[in-house]
Amino acid sequence: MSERVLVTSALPYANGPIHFGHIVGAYLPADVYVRFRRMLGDDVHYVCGTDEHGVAITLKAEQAGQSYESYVDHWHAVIRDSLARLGIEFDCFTGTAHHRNPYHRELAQQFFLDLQANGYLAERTEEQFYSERSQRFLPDRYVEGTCYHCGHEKARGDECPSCGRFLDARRLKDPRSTIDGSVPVLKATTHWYLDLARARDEWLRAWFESKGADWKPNVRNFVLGDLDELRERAITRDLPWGVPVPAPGSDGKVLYVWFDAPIGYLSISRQYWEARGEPARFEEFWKSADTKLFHFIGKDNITFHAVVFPAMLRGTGAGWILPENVPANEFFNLEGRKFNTSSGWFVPAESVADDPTDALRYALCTMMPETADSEWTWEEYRSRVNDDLADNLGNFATRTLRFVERFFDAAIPALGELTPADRELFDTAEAARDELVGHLHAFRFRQACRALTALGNACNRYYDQAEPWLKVKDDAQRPRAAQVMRVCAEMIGSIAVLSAPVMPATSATLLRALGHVGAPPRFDAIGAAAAQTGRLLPVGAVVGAPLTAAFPKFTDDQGREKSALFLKIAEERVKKELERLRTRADHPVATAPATSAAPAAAIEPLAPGIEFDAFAAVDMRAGTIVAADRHPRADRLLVLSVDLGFETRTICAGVAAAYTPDELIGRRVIAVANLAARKLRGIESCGMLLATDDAEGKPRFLAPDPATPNGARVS
RNA sequence: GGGCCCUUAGCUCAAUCGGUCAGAGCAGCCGUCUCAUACACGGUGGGUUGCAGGUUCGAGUCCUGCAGGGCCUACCA
Repeated sequence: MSERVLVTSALPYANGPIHFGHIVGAYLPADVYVRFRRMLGDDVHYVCGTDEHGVAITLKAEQAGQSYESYVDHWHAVIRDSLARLGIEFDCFTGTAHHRNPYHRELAQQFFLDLQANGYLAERTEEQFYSERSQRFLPDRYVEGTCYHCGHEKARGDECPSCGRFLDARRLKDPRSTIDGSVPVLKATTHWYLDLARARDEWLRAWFESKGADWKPNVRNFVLGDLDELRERAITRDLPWGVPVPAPGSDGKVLYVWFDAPIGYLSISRQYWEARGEPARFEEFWKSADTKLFHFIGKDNITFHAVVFPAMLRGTGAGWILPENVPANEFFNLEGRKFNTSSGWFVPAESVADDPTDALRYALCTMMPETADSEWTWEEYRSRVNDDLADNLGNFATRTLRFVERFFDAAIPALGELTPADRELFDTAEAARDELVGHLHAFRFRQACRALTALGNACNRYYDQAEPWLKVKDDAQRPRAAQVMRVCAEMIGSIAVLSAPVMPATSATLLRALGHVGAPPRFDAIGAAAAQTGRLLPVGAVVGAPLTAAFPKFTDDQGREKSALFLKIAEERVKKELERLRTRADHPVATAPATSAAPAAAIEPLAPGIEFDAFAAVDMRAGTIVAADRHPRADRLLVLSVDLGFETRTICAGVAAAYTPDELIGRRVIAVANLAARKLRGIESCGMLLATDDAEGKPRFLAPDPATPNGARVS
């Protein structure tokens, strides 16, 4: 009873590189699951691609002076290569941009029209800021002006950073575009909104409460909380890049990126089946009620895939299926901190360039953030590779095959009568198989790995207890040694089968070592009955197998050439990687990953140019902090007394995350001394201290040269 | 300040509805073996489950307070 299974991994945004956090959250588990279901004989279709629209991409491409197409092409290629490096194999990996996927535009527009026809869209015309200079409408957060509540001069269009109130951008005084610095004008524009509350009340809540009942608890709880706070969401924007809105008079409008992105799952799939000349398969997967659809995502995407996208799919009335499960993962950290590519806190490709893909895949699976946040540590990586792969599984294969080479002319002996011990080991293998299958069905990848290594333990125990190295030297007992080797060879086959989803290359290497030919064996090749009917290896002797010749070579301490399934990671390697990581984090800009065609992701865009007069108007002075206290009503603020030579004044600074009050006493700082005073949660701040953010995003003060007296002006 | 979550052996993590759940792996210690990358196998110490109370016949598992950590949010001129 094979099933039709449809799997998607979150579409990575074509605006920067991806790192282990993304891989372990949405791509590796999906890839493992897909390989697993294929081994079960299911009809599996696995879809992914890059998400290539949206404001962020538009702005970045413009800053880089590139066309939108070539900008997303660059990141599409970078991301595709990163995924390929980890052995992630999709049926199709294209994207949502029109030049890459001609089906996307039409399908996204059809979604819009269907939802509109079914009454899920509301249309409203409102005035919004427009930049004549850039010929574009400005999203609220790219407009800045004076707050109409508190008079703050640099309020953002969506909310005021000073008084904290949400703003109506149109009422800002002295508005400016933060993109091009021009003065925007108000212009009427029409937008469409998706009525999520209606979908929720009509059917979505009921659907989720039944369907989501056995989803991972972290996913279910999150969604249940979110269902109560659904608001309608705008699904269109004024932007030059994206899917054009299919409505009269909507020139210059596109579908909001969040709306068109998930439709990419469908359009990419359609593109694939069209190209293969089997267009009917597209709807077979996406519209058959018995297809099981799984969205693999990170936890930041839960609401979207469990609520919004289902609402869109069913809202069309077009018969699209809804997800069977959304096995979202939590977040993945690196050595105790969040991954942050731009500040150097990541695992660079060159650090793992020489490591086998399977070692990385296995280690990442054992660390997967299935129910809670988890982390990559180099020490843990070393332990997983050395303890589990090299010493347990790898060494079991090596000791068996080397033994066969030395004492049986490299011919795996024929299978004879099974002793109770033999039979018990076969049963253990079958039990391991059942466990692994159960775990993978339930998305428990860590436990699936555990089932595999547990079988390795059992195999090593069997080997030790059978003592073939003694029996092989005694003619009377030599047949028993032969049988033990045969059983161990069968176990290597079992390990190969169970490894296949997580470690496909290793699985193939092991099978080649055994001389296995033909299609890769499936789960039913495990167990005594399968062995006795020759499911995995011919019942008679197996001659001429490559044995350890198929394994990677290395040179041991004595300079002898040897082979092993997995090479070990030295302790020095861990130290070196930790050092490199810290060095990178201390000098993030200099060593940020080379992105040739595009600017480094996290460097803030340069502000619009100014004349000298504008700079000269800012009066900055050297000073010394003479007193420091926490702000009574703001966690992030410190209240500082700064000696500026001519006077000592009170300045509030948002540096509580980086400094304690005590350590700041006596610290030299540079202050903007002629800035208008402002009350910050009750305390007047007279000026501003200069700071830049460190690698962790914490503010760090700039200091004048020690020779500079307090009060000296910056020029 | 408001909201949400977390804190289990040195380390990384398990324990469905409160009832042999106080566990596993690694590290440590002792021992055995030599086929194998000194690999493996056997044995073993180790936790008043952050702290203090409470509910219950019975609580890592529920409630309250405290300490520490994280996320969202306000305060970063």
